[in-house]
Formats: sequence, structure tokens, C-alpha cells
Amino acid sequence: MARLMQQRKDLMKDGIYEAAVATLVEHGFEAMTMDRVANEAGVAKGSLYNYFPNKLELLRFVHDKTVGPLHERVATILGTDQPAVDKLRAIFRTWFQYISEHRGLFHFLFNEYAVHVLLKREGKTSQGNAIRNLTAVMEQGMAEGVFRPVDAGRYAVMLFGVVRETCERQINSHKPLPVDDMLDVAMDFFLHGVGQTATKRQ
Amino acid sequence: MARLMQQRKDLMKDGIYEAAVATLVEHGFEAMTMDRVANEAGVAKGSLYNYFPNKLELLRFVHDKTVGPLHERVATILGTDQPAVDKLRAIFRTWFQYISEHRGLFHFLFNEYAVHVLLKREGKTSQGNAIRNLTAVMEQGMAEGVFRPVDAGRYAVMLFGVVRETCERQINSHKPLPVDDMLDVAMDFFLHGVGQTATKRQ
Amino acid sequence: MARLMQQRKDLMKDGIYEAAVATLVEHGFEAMTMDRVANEAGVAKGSLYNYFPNKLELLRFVHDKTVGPLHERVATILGTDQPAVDKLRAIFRTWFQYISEHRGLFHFLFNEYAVHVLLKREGKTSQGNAIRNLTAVMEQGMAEGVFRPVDAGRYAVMLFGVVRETCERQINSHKPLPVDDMLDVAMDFFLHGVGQTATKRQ
Amino acid sequence: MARLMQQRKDLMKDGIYEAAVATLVEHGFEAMTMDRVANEAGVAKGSLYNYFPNKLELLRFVHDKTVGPLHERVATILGTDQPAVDKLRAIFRTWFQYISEHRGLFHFLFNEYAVHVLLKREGKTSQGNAIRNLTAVMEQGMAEGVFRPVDAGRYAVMLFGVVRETCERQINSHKPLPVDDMLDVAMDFFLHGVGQTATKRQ
DNA sequence: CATGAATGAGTTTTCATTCAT
DNA sequence: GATGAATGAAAACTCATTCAT
Repeated sequence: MARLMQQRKDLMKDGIYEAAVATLVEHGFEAMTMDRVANEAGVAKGSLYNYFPNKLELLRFVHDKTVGPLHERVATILGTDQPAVDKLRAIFRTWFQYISEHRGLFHFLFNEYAVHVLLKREGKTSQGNAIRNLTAVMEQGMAEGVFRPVDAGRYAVMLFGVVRETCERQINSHKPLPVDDMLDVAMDFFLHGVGQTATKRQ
Repeated sequence: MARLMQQRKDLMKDGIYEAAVATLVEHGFEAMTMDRVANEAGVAKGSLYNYFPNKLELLRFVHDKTVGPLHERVATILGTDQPAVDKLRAIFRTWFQYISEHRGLFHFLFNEYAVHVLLKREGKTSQGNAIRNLTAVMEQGMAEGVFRPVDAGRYAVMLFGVVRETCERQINSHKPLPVDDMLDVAMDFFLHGVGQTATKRQ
Repeated sequence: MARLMQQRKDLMKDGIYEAAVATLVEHGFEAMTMDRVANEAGVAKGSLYNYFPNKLELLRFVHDKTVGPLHERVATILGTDQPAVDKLRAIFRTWFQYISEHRGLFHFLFNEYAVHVLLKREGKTSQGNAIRNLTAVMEQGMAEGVFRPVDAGRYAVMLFGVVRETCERQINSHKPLPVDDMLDVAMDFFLHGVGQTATKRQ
Repeated sequence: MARLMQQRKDLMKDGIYEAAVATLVEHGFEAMTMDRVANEAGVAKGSLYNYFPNKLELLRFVHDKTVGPLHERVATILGTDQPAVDKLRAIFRTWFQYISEHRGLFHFLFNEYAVHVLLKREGKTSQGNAIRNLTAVMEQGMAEGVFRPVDAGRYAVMLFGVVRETCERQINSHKPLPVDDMLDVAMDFFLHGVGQTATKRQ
């Protein structure tokens, strides 16, 4: 009985979630009004407030539900004992795949100022998390001797920039690229840079 | 006579521009109301509409007037006959300096969804422009033989990602880094990547 | 059988009554929502409507159940064969004690506009009742010869004003006075007024 | 020019004031919505906010504009060098007259819980003011030897209760009494009380 | 009967835009 | 052209009431 109720409740939350995402993707953040979400979800405006105390909380829910699985998958990868390079490939692949499957949410999650502000309050921006993870892998790679000794944090930032911008292009492009393709290019850039005479460095 | 009128008009537009920027920086994008801009500019709200048909057009103007000088400086650099690597350094330096000097405007210029939508219409986002420029330099570098032969466009995208994310960190950081520092790190990453055994590639 | 049901029903109504009073006292009239009452009573919001057809009726019930005992006590006093002055003292004492014990409900019971409107319909406001009672005692006192011959109804009104305002001060004061104290002062004012040369009247 | 503008502005404020009062009188405080006020005033809802930053401020304005003149008249009386009894008569007359002229506002100003709360924040309830004034006159009367030596503050409270309740009856009565009549009765009660054998006190 | 999710009209407030002066 | 009051369409949020389970 209680189980059924809970299921029902979850179903409703999921419905609202999907409506919110649809609204977000279709009209952007500024236009995501409670009215539209309710309308899209096919429920009354007031009903939204039975599930989320306010718009912010709904936003948070959308964010968490969207980003959560991604974080989990990445966490799993980080927990393995693969070499750094393999972890990196796996993480990149996860991201690229995820992005390819959730094209519309990308802008919302990464670019939206409001979301940025909203989530920064709690110090849990997606970027922050991602960069922390990348930093860990960078350090592992340096320990393994496969990465040059650099400032792991700052290179993680740049690395994240590479991935992010790649994703953004993927999203906005009319003919999206295969995941493996993106992966190879990013790894190549990351590992070797663009300079021709890399030997000089030695 | 007409010239004087035009000057007068331009002066007014400039005043409004500065008021808009001040409002933007001080209160953020969401809170940039016509009321506040008018107030900041010391003119009546209605007067704004004598110079800009609507808020969007005002935003466009602000964007263009803000980003314009940046584009010009970059264009100048592109027009010189320096080697690709030097051009790149110069462009990066320009950007980093610019960002450091316009911290408050960063989100508005690069990330704000509304601006994105606003400017995408004409295919002239800052990103688009920047990446086109970087692609040109990449191609020059390859022609010079200092860059490996790669897909210039896609590497330009990643390169832009490096710069953009670096800028974003710079903006959000409590203790911003010196421009030269950012520059060295970005160039190092760009040229050599992170991989240790670069020699293997040969 | 039916009796048990009725008892059960009454029990429920009492529970709701107490919850309503608690809400009223804690959060004030404006914030007394059906939600809060249900919550406080530990029943479902919908259940309230099995016992009261609507919020107004609940309010009416709360009012009556709260004021009822007061009326009864006063009625008992009126029914005795004490002299008017003693009755008056007894009634005043009853009121002052009651107010001291129900501080939080005062506004709701005496001043709240909504309640006023709500109850005026039936011409049975607390004030109306109280003044009728006072009028009776005034008349008795005049018959006994201890009160001057005056317009009983109008003096009853003023007398009620004395009591009411005293109560209101008591409620709003940070250091409430002892009941006997209030009583003595009110009786003194009522009997003698403030004029110095009362003898002149004779 | 500026004068005309100011006049225009004041006219609007007055219009809103009157609309607010009308709404208040007709429907009570709870039902005084900005919508209704705007409607009653014949202006757009948004226009209200050009004159009052929020509903509370509108309320405050209504209160002040309503009560202000009364306070002024009373202050004038207090400033004279009449004997206490004459001052009292004059003050009472002012109140009774004022009440007779503003019947509908009475409940709002004296009985409304919300107003009470609202104004208590600033320690400027009408009651507070009135009682302070009465206390001063009480003290003067005692100094003059025409009033018995009593606790001026507490008797002022009761005195105010007399006046207030008289006013309230006046408001709610179908056949209001002449001001002079109310005045005589109140003064008589105040000076002599109701007790027959006042001589006993001596 | 008990429940509590669903409803939707109603509330305050904001703000881009218009327009009479 | 300049002004700023007037507008009204949203927006977020509340809450008494209903009703399927």
C-alpha cells in the first residue's frame, strides 16, 4: 500500500522532471515557468508545489537527476585500478556518450548563469566535481610516470575545457560526430598537444 | 547640423552603454532592468526607447560595443606576418588581459543563454568568431610546419575550450592569476600536451 | 451504537478544536490554514471536512467552544441572588481570569474582523452577549438603589469598554497584573469615577 | 510645472487612498486585495506600485492619512492651557465627531489584528498614542485637584475603553446618537462612576 | 470514514513597453 | 526629443476545497 503510494509519488516526480526538462530544452531557462512546466506535465500548477517547495528545489532536482548517473559512472571508473590514461579514456567516453544522449540539457547544465549561481552556493557545480576528478587522474598519471610533472589542478581545468567545448560543439552541430572520433581527437590533443617538434623538449 | 545631431545621439548611446554595463556588473544579468539602466544613466526610462527599439537591441549594442575592441585587436594580430605560435601567444594574451579587465562581464558575454540565443541568430557568437580565428592560425602553423597536421577546425575548438575554461576559472577564483602565468601554462599545454613520452610519436 | 459513533465524532471534533487553538495561538489568525490545523491535529486535511463543512464552520465551532464556558460561568453568576455589586465583581473576576488563562486567543475572540463578520450574522457576538448581561446587572443595581438611575444599556456599554480595554492591556503588556488588582481598579473606577468632589452631586 | 506634477501625483495617491478605504469599508481587511483597490480606483494594478512600494506601505499610508488629522486636533487641544476637564471634553468631542464622520474606518483602525501587528512594530498604535494623551490629562487633573489621586496610566486605559466602546456602538448602531449626547454620558460616567453613595468614600 | 494528492482561482509583485504632456 | 506615469501581461506561490482510492 505504502509502496504503491511511493511509486505513484515517484511517477509524478518523474513526470514533472520530464516536463521541466522538455520546457528547459525547448524554451531555455528563462522561459521555464512553473506554469509551462505544469502545462507540459499535464498537471495543475499547484500540484508542482506538492512535490517541490519552490522553483529552486525543482531546478535542483532536475540537475541532480540529470547529472547524478553521470557522476556515478565516473566514480565507478575512478574506483578501478586501471592506469590513468585508460581511466581518462573511459571518463571521456562516458561524458561524450552521455552528452550525445542528452543533447538538450547541455546548455542548461553547463552554460546557464542562473544554474551556475544556484549551485555554486552549495559548492557542487558539475564543473567543480569534474575538475576534481580530472585532477585526481592527472596526479595518478604523473605518479605512474606517463604524464609530465605539471600543476595537476590547472591542467585539469584546461582538460575539462577541451572536453566541454567539444561537447558544446557536438550539441550545436548539425552533424554530430561519432563518440569514438571525439574521443580519439581529444586524447590525442591531450597527450601530445599540437607542437610538431616535441622532441626538442627533451 | 546632421553631424552634430548624430554626435549627440552617439554620446547618448554611449552613456546608456556605460550605464548598462555598470548595472550588469553590479547586479547581474537577471536584475538588469530598463529602470535600473535608465536610473544609472541619469535619463528617463522612456528615453532609452528613443535610442534602442527594445531591450534586446540594447543588449546587442552592449555586446557588440564590449566585444568589438577585442575582435579588432585580434584581427590586427591576425593581419600581421608573425609566425603562428607568436600570433597565438598574442591572441591568448589579448584574451586573458581582456578577461582580467572585464571580469564582471564574462558571464554575460560568454555564457548567458539569453545572449547566446540573441546572437546566434546572426551566426556571430563570440565563440564562433574566436574559433574561426584560431582555425586560421592553426592552418598557418601547420603550413609553417610547427604544428602537426591535424583537423584544424576541431583542434581550434579544443584550444578555445582551454582558453575559455581558463578564463572561467580566473573569473570565479578568489585569487586571480597573473596574465603571463596563464599564458605560459596554456601555451605549454597546447604545444606539448601532457603525455610524457612524446618521443614515441616519431 | 449510534451513541458510540457520536462520541467518537465528538472526540475528533475536540481534537481538531485543540489543534485549531494551538495553531491560532502559535501562528496567529492569518496563518491558521487547514493544512496546519490538520497537521497539528495529526489527521489528514481531508478529514477535517468530515467534521466541518468548511473553514468558517470550524472557526465558529472554535469560537463557541472557547467562549461557551465563559458564558456559562457568567450565566451562573447572573442566576444567583447576590446583590448587583457582588455579581459585577464576580463577572469581572471571571473575565479577567479567563483572559489571563487564554491570552493567545484574545484577539481571535474579541477583535478579529473575520470573526466579527462571521458571528455578527447571528447577532450573537461576545460583546453583544456581554453587554446584555451587564445591562441586566445595572438594572438590578439601580433597583437595589446602589447604582444611580442611568441609562442602563449605555452605561453597560461603557462598562464593557472598561473591562475590554483593561483586558487588552493585560494581553499586550509584558508584565501582566494580578487579577485581584485589575478587579479592584476596575470596580473603583466603575463605582466612583474619577471626579474629586463627588459630594457635590448630592 | 513641477508643481503640477506633484499635484497630479497627490491626486493619484488620494484616489488610491479613497479606493483603499472604500474597499476596506466594504469588504474588510482580508478582502482588501491590490486587485480590488486598483479596480476601485479605476487604475491598473501595476500603477499602485508607482505610488506605494508594497501593500504594507499602502496600508500605512491609509492609516496615517486617516488618523493623522485626529492626532493633530488632539495635540492642539493638549497644547492649550484649559483645565483638565475641559480638555477632556474637547478631546472626547473630537473623537466622537471624527468617528461619526468616518464610521467605516473604525473597525479597520482599532480592531484589526493585522493593523495591530503592523503598527505595533513601530510602537505607534493609535491606542498607545491616545492613552498617552489621556494619561497626561489625568495627571493635570490630579494636579489641579479635580481628579482623585489614582494611577493615571491605568485609569487612562479604562477611560479609553469607555470612549472606544462607545464609538464602536456608535458605528454599529442603526440609529447613531448625537455627539453631545455621547459626550455627556461619557463625562458623567467618567467623573462620577455609577455608585449611588459616593459620599461613603469620604 | 480516512487519506492526501490534485486542483485552480486568487494573491502579491515585477517590468518591458507605450504615450500624453 | 525628453519625461515618467500608466499599463497589463506574466511570474512565483498559497490554500480552501474536492475526490478517487
